[in-house]
Amino acid sequence: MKPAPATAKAEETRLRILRAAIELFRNQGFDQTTMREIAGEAGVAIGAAYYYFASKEAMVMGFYELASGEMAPLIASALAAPGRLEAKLRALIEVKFRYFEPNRAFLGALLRHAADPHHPLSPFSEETRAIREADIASFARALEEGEVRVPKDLAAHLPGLLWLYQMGLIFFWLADRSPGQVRTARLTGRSLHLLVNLLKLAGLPLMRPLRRTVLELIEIAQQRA
Amino acid sequence: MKPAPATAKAEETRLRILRAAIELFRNQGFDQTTMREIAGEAGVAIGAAYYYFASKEAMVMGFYELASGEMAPLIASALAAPGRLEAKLRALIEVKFRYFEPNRAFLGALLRHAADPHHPLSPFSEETRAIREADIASFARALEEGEVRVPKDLAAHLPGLLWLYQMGLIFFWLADRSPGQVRTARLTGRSLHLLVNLLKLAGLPLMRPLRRTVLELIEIAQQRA
DNA sequence: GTCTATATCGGGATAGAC
DNA sequence: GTCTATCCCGATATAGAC
Repeated sequence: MKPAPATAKAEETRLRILRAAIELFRNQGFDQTTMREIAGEAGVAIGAAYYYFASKEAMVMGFYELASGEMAPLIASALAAPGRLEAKLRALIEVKFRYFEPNRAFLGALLRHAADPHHPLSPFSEETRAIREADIASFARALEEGEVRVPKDLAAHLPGLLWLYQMGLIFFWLADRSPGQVRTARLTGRSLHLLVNLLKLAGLPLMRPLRRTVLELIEIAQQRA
Repeated sequence: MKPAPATAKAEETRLRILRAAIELFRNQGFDQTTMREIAGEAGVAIGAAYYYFASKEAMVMGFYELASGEMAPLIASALAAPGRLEAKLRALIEVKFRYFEPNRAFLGALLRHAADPHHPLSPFSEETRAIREADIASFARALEEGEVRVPKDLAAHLPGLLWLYQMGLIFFWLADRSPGQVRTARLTGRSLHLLVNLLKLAGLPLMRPLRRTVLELIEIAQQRA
């Protein structure tokens, strides 16, 4: 994915440019920040910035990768905390919100291509697959360690579905203008509780026909065209 | 919303510019089309294009309004067709897909702001409220005429939820690269069937606690901050 | 009020010299 | 790998024709 840096100095320059960009995005937003500012702040020429990043948007990809790497240990310890599935999922989602908090104002601008799964920056794109799969894997771990019996046919899809649920919460959070985003907190708490309860119900023999129908829908939705 | 046109000639010019823009967007995509081209194709100066549309993106709003107006009679007759709720909803959604079909390739580019409900062009924004509410009203009509008993507490939210469901299908359709978008057709058919069945189940006394919980979630999600 | 013509600017992106 | 110069385009501004 990310090519190995040719030299240590090059990697250093790249990181300096990226950090300058993120800092500026944070303070004045993505659109308001110019490539000239980023280059100036990083102490390089515009051309140098373009040497490392194909476009201003490509820097977002850099941010995703940086964030993914920095969150990994936080997620690991969240999953290790005591509690069952609901608690572990709550902790996992909490990590994301806390990490993204300082970037909330401009993350929205970055996720504007989310609706188009073929756009490289979409969380659903081929280009972001590695990050997405690592993320889904953490939900799989939460399920394993959360000690909840899950019907076999559903089990394979569940980590992906939980990831999708989390993406929904993040979108809601980005748009949430209530003070301290309390609405998102409420929504997260209640929906998570409901979700875990539904998961318990899903195993009942009575639920089998419904579960099959839903699984069929999921399979249609997940086919690669 | 849209100010009354001062003269018939002005309205004609506006429409000529808008149609030129849509035609170009269709053929070469939104980003690839320049204001100079649009003005040239419409036979006006750039200044004239900016006289009618504050920005290139503002033309998208014009497209929404045009589409909404042109689809209204098609939707009315779709709702008048025989059949019960499932058939009417299917016909309603079918109208959208058919109308948007020639624009499928660039509609995606236009919906890129969908994720940000505060962006004027988002289908969830204040600016697109009039169009959205007219659309939701058509779902309300389908429910009225579809002869399905719906629990009272859910009834108020149902048109909006159906609209949201439809938006989900449209997003799926935009990303669907299967030939003729057969996957979307399959997904629509099966999910619609499931939806109507769930609606019938929702009225059972057994379902009351679950329904209340879901309604609570909906209400949290719908609060204006 | 409805436009044309033109000049100008800011910013993303690129070519090519070094 | 890095910089300088340049291009392109969206947007704005202005002056004036009708």
